[in-house]
Amino acid sequence: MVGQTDEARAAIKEVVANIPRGRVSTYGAVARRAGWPRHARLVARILADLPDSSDLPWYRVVASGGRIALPEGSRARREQIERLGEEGVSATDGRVDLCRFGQDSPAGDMDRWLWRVGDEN
DNA sequence: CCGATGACTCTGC
DNA sequence: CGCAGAGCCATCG
Repeated sequence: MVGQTDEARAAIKEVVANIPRGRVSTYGAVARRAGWPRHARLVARILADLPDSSDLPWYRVVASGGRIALPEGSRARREQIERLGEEGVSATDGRVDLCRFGQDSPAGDMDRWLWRVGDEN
């Protein structure tokens, strides 16, 4: 008796698991890529319920426009920003530049090269 | 069934 | 840029 949402959950988790290191995606994009458009909120719910033991790169998921969705001052928010920074994704003013780090941004890699993002060199 | 609640998103002012 | 409104959707009481 596996409901639809269970399928959606599995699909969504996989999409999140596939966001490459150093890249980010958004709730809406994840939902759509998983085949469940208009389910951004479900994505958020799933990530919120993840056990600490989970391996899913939940921190690579941000809100539309690259904004960090987690409440300011929250522990999780700091952790997300820190973990992103560890893989070269800079979060300025609580938001990341999707043109450079968005999973679907073709300019991403070239930009990293131009700006030397993620490694002082 | 109804109303309230979110790690949401878009539009309009 | 910020704020309000409206849509959207699974959950919960």
